[in-house]
Amino acid sequence: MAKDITPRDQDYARWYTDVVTRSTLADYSPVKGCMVIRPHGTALWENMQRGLDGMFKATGHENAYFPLFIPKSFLAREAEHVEGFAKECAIVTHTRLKATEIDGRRTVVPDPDSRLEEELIVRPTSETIIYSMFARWIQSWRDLPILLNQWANVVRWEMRTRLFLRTTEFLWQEGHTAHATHEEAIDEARRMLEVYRTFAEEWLAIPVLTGTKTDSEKFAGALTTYCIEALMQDGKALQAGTSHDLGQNFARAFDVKYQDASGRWEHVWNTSWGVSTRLIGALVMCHGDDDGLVLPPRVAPVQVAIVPIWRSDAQRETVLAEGRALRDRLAARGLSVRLDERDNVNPGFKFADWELKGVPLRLELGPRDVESRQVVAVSRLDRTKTPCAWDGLEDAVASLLDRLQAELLDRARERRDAATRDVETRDEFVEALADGGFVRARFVPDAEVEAQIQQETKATVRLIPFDEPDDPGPCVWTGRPAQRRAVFARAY
RNA sequence: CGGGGCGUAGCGCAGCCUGGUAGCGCACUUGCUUCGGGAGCAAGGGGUCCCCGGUUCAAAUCCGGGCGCCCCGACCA
Repeated sequence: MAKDITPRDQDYARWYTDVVTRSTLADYSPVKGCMVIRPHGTALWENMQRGLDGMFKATGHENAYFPLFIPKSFLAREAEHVEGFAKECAIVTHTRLKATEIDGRRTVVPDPDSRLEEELIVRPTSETIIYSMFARWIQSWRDLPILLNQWANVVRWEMRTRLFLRTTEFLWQEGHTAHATHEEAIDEARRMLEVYRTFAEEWLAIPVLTGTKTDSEKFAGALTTYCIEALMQDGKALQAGTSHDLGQNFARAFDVKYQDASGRWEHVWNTSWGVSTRLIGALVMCHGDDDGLVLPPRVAPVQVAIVPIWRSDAQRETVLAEGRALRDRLAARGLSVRLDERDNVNPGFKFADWELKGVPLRLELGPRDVESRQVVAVSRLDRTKTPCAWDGLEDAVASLLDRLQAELLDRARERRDAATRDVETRDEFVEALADGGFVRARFVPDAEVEAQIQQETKATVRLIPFDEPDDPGPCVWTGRPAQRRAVFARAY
């Protein structure tokens, strides 16, 4: 059916790579571990940015931009933070190149005379540089809260990379806030996690679990990490966004203090939260099929593709003229619509091509349709065909897109729920984890036990769900008395 | 960093074992016919065979060294 795409059940990893590259979301770059995000992928990311940015603004945040380079000494100030990131940092040591010859070949080398006195780290995340600035900006309780976000690229020198899911350089947003009290910071971290949940479900149609990371999975330097966690079609979990209660760890390290109403100096309470281009990977793996991408209408760069069909030149002219008129009407309604006027490929090719690119709705327009003043709308989800009259087409298309958006979430939720199991015994636990999906089991968080579980099952605690009623019983691994269940899975 | 695989036209590959004019499919260009599920025919264009060195009359092919990429694990969003 789909040329050049490995079917999911044959090789899921290869399917993923095929879909990402063939649908022209991204391509490999000359630099190992990096990728080029192509126009289709960039348009998708821009749509996601637009949605998130609006939600950040609506919750009182402002955008700012902090430098790519961080003084080496900054990273060292917060002990846990250094430890978390030291192993994956790119370091700038020189500021100039020098032309030279090595073995008779012209090349360039770092100019030894340009060695930096203090080396610079390419940001793996920006806590240190941002909070160093907060220290300059905050004096009084009246300066709080500070609610900032930045859209940026970051670099983490990962050993193993995968397009969108884990690349050496990636795009993301990182929110950074400072508050007068811990309660307020926790509220902020929880509120932004809720923004992520809403965005994932309502925009990306990806159902997510929300909860708390265990200490061994939390962000280096945080008191608590909250996360949204999604399940991919192969049964592996994907951390789709995190929000951190940083406590006063960075405030102490960077001396970020304010004077409260009674004149006492206090350290501020910080939060940080981020989602990245990894969400594109989540979108691909959550909704895609063997024909390619399936994009939710709300973020699809192209929401509607009109494919004209003709035999004779005369038909071609008529069909194209009507196609342009329909396109303009839909565009006037605010929809992103393309009329595929290419005459070097036939309609069948165009169908497959727009499906590959994930366009949610295709409108087929042929001589027969012109005759009866209608188009045939075809859903990307299941190829359901719905004839739509030209009269009122805007409403019909809008409601088909709305339904598609909803169906996509429903389908993903059903898949997720079907792949979620409660288990009671260790045997069930091990077996369920091998099958894939979310496995809910009573657990007493403990780093050593988690390491052992990971060793033996390749799975990790994905999160401890929020707001669950107590469910006391023996810990699935140790038998120790546990109050609650944790969600386990093998993860990306 | 360990294990596996691969570097030959834009993409996917064959050729290598057994050295002798560099090939196939797709894509591309031109023309004609097609067009409601990835069109057909005809003619064409396109290559430092990853790099360096060696053996040889002759290397994509044999030998040595290097580099790169992908996939699977350990680390991570």
